[in-house]
Amino acid sequence: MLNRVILIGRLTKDPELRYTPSGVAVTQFTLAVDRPFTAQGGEREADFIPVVTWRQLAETCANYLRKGRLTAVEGRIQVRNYENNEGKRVYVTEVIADNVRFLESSKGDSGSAGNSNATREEPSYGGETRGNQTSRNKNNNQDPFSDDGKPIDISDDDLPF
Amino acid sequence: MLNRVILIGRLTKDPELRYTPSGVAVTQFTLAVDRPFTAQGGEREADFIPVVTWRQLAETCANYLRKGRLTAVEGRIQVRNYENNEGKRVYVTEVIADNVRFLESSKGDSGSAGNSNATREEPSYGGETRGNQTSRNKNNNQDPFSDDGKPIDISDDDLPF
Amino acid sequence: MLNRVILIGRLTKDPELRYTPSGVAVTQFTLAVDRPFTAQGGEREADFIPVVTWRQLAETCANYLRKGRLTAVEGRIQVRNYENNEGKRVYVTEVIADNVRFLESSKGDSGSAGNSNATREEPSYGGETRGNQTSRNKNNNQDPFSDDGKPIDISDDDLPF
Amino acid sequence: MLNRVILIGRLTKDPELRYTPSGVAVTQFTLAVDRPFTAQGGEREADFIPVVTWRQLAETCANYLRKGRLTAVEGRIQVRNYENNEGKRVYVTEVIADNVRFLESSKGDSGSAGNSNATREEPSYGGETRGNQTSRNKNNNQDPFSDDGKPIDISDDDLPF
DNA sequence: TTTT
DNA sequence: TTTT
Repeated sequence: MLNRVILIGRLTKDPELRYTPSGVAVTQFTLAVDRPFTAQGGEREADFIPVVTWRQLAETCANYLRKGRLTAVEGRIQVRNYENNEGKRVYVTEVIADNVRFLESSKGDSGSAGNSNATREEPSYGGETRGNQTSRNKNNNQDPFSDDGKPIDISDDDLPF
Repeated sequence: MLNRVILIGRLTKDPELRYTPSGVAVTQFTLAVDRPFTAQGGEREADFIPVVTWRQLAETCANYLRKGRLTAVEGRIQVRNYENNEGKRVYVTEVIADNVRFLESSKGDSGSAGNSNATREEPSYGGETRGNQTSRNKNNNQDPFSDDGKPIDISDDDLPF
Repeated sequence: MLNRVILIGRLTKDPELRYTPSGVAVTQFTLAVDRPFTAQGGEREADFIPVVTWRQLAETCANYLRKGRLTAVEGRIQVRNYENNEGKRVYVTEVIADNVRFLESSKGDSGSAGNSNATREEPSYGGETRGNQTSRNKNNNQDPFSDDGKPIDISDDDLPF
Repeated sequence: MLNRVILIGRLTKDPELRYTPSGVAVTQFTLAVDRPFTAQGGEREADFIPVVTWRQLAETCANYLRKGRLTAVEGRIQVRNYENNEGKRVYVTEVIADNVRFLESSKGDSGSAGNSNATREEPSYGGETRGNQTSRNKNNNQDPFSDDGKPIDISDDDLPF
């Protein structure tokens, strides 16, 4: 019914841009989100949360985000599952972002912080897209973002909109 | 830095209440959160998102939540990881809730919907707790919520606050 | 940069549907959002928060929402200001909703709770719209939602998208 | 039932720290939150949203926030109302923050961005407080944050927790 | 392994 | 496998 996530954290690496067979851009990165820490000290802890963006927003993220940059992300939690090589069901939880804010400009850059214009995605609630998406959950047992070194395998069925 | 999740969905099962060795209550349940669906039809899809509550809120959830009930949850995403039997690192993503709203009263009950008083958790930012928590991430390679049928194994180190 | 609000509450009255001169639908209602209350008792308190929806979502809300219904709203805070009859600047704070969830079906109705399909708005980031919107903040000194009993006065300049 | 707001914006001025008669700290500031803007250009627009913090968080905000700083705020919408000098009821909408993140360090400072430790407020759900709060809504017809240049007038009844 |  |  309602599924909303807002995160502020830092990229653990540069973002990775890929394309589906039909040419739709997908960018993936991981945000390190520090947990609130204690006055008494103790080591810093963080959650490492995978984020996925699609289409125009994916291109913008690939262009402007870099490892270490402070970034705000708005989106929803998606839980995918697929069968791995040993026939075991694996669950993958990601944040599908529809809004990304660049809170730090590039270090030696002219751009001023906080003014980045990662545009909110324009969802197209097209019928075929949803048809595909439905079928994906039944047929698609490959994880498009696993880095097992295999050929890129992002299906158009993974399109979230 | 900031990590906020808000979900509205239905319990896929009755919640499960357990206790850590030191007697702290932990309740776990899964929310089925329907994705916005298309006008053109197509099957309904949902994300199945695991939720964890602690202490007083855990007791309240165990008492009042039941399979199928519409429920709102506020919390943060936590990514735990542990080593499984085959020595492989497994990642578990859960929503640690600090606020739960019961949007449906029990069917044949007197209680009126929306008035449930799941109290917001009182976080105790105690030093030892955090010390334990830190050590957990290094030592604790068991998943307290895996349902492998083994004896309950929730460590006090899993306390999130 | 980022402006996100999520509310769950009950309508204080039936929603009011109006149209701008150019025929764009606008629906306004107020949500009573109970504050978390104390175990020790004390009277119940609530915040009464005005909500505005536009276009298709406005029509859906006008059709399905009624006084007293439990409702979830997602949107952003907007602060408008206008000059009143005495030449004093008045500030109006509203939540502009882009997602509304009907958590209760109509009492004697067949519809099942939580399945209402208030569709997420399709924002059109058109240039003229924004041009108008900019000019609105300078010229438009009438509150379209004030209930001073005067003729309806919703300008197309009030369009938020 | 549920009332959650997350904002990222910049302070329009330095924050203002005051104390209630009984010595509780209250800090108020306004966030300028840019609306998402159009590719076609057009002037920049923003919402100016008043934020209130209490107790320890108020002190921290007063110490570390300054005009222009990029800041993230988590909290809830509160609508107060009071009778003004002309006997007219005035509504004031503010965000009561329970979490503030400093996204920019002081310009010439040693502190690194994003590591500020604005601690999450420790709500004390005391009975008297709520009793007072209830009575406030009936009796207190002064706006503690109006800048009419009059003597500071923050009642302990304004405590939100 | 999933809810209405 | 992790960021400052």
